[in-house]
Amino acid sequence: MHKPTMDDVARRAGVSRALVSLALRGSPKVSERSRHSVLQAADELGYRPNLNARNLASRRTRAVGLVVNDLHNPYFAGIADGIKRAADRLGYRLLLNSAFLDDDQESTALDTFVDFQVDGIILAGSRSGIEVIERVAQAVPVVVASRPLVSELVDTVNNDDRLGATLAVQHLIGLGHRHICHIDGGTGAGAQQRREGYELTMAAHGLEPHVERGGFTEAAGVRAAEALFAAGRPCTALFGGNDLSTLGAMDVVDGLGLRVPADISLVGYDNTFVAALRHVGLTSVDQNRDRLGELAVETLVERVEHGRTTARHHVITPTLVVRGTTARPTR
Amino acid sequence: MHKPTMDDVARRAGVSRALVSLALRGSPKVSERSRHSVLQAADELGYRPNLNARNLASRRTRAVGLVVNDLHNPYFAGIADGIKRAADRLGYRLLLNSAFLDDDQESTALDTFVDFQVDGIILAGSRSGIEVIERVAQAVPVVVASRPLVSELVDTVNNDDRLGATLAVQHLIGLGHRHICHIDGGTGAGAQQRREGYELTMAAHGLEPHVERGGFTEAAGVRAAEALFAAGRPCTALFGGNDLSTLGAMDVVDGLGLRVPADISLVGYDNTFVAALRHVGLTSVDQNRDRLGELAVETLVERVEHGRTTARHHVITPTLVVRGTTARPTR
DNA sequence: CTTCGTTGTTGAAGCGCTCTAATCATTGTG
DNA sequence: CACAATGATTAGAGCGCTTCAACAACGAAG
Repeated sequence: MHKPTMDDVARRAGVSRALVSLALRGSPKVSERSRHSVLQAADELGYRPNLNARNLASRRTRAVGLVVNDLHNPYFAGIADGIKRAADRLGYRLLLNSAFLDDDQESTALDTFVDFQVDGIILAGSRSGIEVIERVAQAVPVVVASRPLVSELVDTVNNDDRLGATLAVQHLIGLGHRHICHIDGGTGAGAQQRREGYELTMAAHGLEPHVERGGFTEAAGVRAAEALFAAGRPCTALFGGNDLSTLGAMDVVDGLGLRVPADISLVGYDNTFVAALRHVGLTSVDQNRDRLGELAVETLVERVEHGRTTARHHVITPTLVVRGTTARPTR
Repeated sequence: MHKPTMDDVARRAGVSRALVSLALRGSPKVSERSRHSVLQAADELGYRPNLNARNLASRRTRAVGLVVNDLHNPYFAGIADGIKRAADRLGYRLLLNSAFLDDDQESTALDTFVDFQVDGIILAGSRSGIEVIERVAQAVPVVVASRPLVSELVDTVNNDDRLGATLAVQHLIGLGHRHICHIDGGTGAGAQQRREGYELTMAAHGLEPHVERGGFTEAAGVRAAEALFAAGRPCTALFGGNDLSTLGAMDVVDGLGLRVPADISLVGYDNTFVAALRHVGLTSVDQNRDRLGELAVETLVERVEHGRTTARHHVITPTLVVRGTTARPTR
């Protein structure tokens, strides 16, 4: 009463196991007759190949592992969509794992994929140390998405975070804001570049920057905004490290009875579906995460299949999506 | 220049491969001396066990596969948290997969897990036909979460969707609403029970129900709400199939210039983080998804490890979280 | 001293598949 | 009609691990 194996199929079809293996994988050197009887036998038995055995023997899995930093962040769902689509198209199985916001878990997730011998790993929004990533990259091709990383061992695909931040700040300045504060993404992926874009643009316009330490979660946004207001910062506009933290800040703003955008303008980053809700209507920077995901897979597969060894660093251009949370300051 | 195998470790430690295997898995019948030299050798070589080989040989993976229906729905992130925590605690690896809202992909994801020989599968918010699920359950234990399913082959863990809907509707009736419409979850998991809860409660109060066909995505909520208003339905309150679709409906309401809750009250289901945003403040039914996730793993493990064969059907009690989108009707 | 259990260790037989090299069957060529 | 060439098939050696029966070593007990 055990699961049928390839030998069972072979016996039933009256051929050798080797031929079954070839037939099931669609080799051209199998006669039409044999192919038919093999497929039929497999079907009748309800045969399903054991992936562990197959992967072990072939030393290949045709699978790519995706590790996202935070399943709660809708941004990652978007990037996963692109990745899934590209993986399907290129004939790779997609395995998912979440770091659940925890660096150790991220590392564990990576190890699991390595141990499973996946052909490649995509790391989305990682926060691990570069040495952790490079160690993994020694064993299997890695592409890091949504995090600028300088390394000769891993490929990266990113939107231009600095430019994205610049777009956001320029938009606010164009509206007439002078007191623009930034709740940054802390140690989150890409946070530094966004912060730099903010600071540079502020400086370029002769404005005083103020950065409040934040993070990429809603809770972090809440904390940062509370600190900001507790300190009595005179901001007329707030640029957040990502949508989630900006929503957290919006929560605090709402709680204080301030009106958005009348009293304070808000800009997020990632253009997640929550930002797009009319009820929220958060102005946000769009990374084109769909394309980002696709690019990640393509870059990976290129390395896996064509044995490229020099790192590639793709950068795509973000755009600003203006919605209702930004307006000219009233004063 | 290949990856070190167990043989390499054995050679370096001066013991047999069998002993390395035992030592690495912490068998008590290994001397302190051997254990030490094995661990040291493994460490020095940077040895990592090949999971494919291990799983093949042991016919066990110590992994549970989780298939979620829609990565974009924050509800699933919540349930995944609970599952992850419980899996960690019980010593199981968690593999994730998304159906990307597509029934075929859900089936593919299931098959992948079966082919990988995972020890058990958790299906969250599935929409597949019961026959698909039962076929899978023949090969490996399955627990279906967040979807009432009558089957002797699979376990289920659910909140009481009917009660949840009842709580929502009673709340609205208590506020004085008479014209309460329901945008249902279509073929989504649990949608039927919620619809029934709505209908029964309406009937119990002598009120006329109106159900608009919806779905579990934001887009579905938008479509349904548009249809509702286009038909000129006189609703003073709207109960949605889940948060996402209710947010879609809210979007339409906002677009029409109606005020929430002054002109119309809104209740969602799932109590996702978006509902909790002060800016949104959506009254919603909480499933206690964290507990649900934990329960799913516990139920699964109980079957895997203690060989239970009769199905268990856990039901937990939902609660209503009242926020700002519900108020007495003004007329 | 033998005998017996203990404790620690190992050889070897798989797990279910892939893949190379060898074999067999068939056809075409000189 | 021998021989090469081509096409289809198969035996068998792994892939890297687990597991089990067997075995060595060594006091304790008879």
